[in-house]
Amino acid sequence: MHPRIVDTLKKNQLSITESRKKILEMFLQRKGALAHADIEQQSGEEFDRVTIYRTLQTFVEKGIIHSIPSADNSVRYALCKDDCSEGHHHDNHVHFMCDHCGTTYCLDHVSVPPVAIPPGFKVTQVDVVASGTCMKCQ
Amino acid sequence: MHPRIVDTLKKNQLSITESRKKILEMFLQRKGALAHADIEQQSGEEFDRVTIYRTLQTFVEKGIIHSIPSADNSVRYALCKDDCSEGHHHDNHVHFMCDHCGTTYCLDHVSVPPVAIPPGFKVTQVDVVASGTCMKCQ
DNA sequence: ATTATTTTGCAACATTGTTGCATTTGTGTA
DNA sequence: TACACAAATGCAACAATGTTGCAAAATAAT
Ligand SMILES: [Mn+2]
Ligand SMILES: [Mn+2]
Ligand SMILES: [Zn+2]
Ligand SMILES: [Zn+2]
Repeated sequence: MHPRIVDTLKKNQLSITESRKKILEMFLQRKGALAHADIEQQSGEEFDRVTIYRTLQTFVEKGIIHSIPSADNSVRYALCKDDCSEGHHHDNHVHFMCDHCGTTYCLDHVSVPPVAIPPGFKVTQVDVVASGTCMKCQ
Repeated sequence: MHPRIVDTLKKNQLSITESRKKILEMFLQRKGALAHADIEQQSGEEFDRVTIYRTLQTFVEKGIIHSIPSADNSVRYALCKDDCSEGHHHDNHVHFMCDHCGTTYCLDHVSVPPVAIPPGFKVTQVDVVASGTCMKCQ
């Protein structure tokens, strides 16, 4: 088991449970992002669907993972790398979603460019999602 | 009825049906974007849910509307303003989604900034979705 | 070890999306 | 205008996804 797992859960004042450990481990092992369905399949019916929903929700609230918008009604989640905390995410990086294999990448080193939103809007977050073909699918 | 409706449908080689006229009219009248649920409610059970799904799909394919990604599993759609056509969208503008009232705006005059995606990825589209509070909800 | 708290699984339900097919509607032509 | 053909719609049945309340189980605190 990845050493960061228990630390992360403790740091966020979450009790150490089997489902949280296992799901967090999936995120730590996996390079790309995970959708709810991915977790359900990979865990092989080990946990109830409801538990997965609640775990993902908890992780997002605590700033352990962040959600990535999509145009196909299937939100994905990925580990927060920055110093995100309860209610405050700072994942200002660009995401890439492969149209072919579906893999979603966090481009941690590509930060979201400044966007000139007209006055009147109070912007709290800007999501940038690029799509196309990834290196594995060329 | 909005004059552009029949023109648009003919131009795209679509037969002129009640549902297509009505749904296209909703997009022409409405400033913001529409989700499937919005259309279903506003049309008041006039059309079957399946018809709405199929109409939206057809409109996207023809380049009449474009979809806007979201982080809450509810894709929205808005009229294409540019010269989009069958299979080729060119809606390179930024979108804004209000966390309070849910309204999604097409910021037609704010174009998507260049993003430096690492080599290896072949980018075909970049979506930028800002969120926060709109002018009506301050 | 015992108690208190939190999390889980289950069931039941609601919402959302998909598919096949008969019926209806719209289009082109005589 | 009437007809034939093609296309779109509505319906039904189903699959997938998401939500809620609550008893049982697991975890944390004492
Ligand atoms: Mn990310
Ligand atoms: Mn738009
Ligand atoms: Zn790929
Ligand atoms: Zn608003």
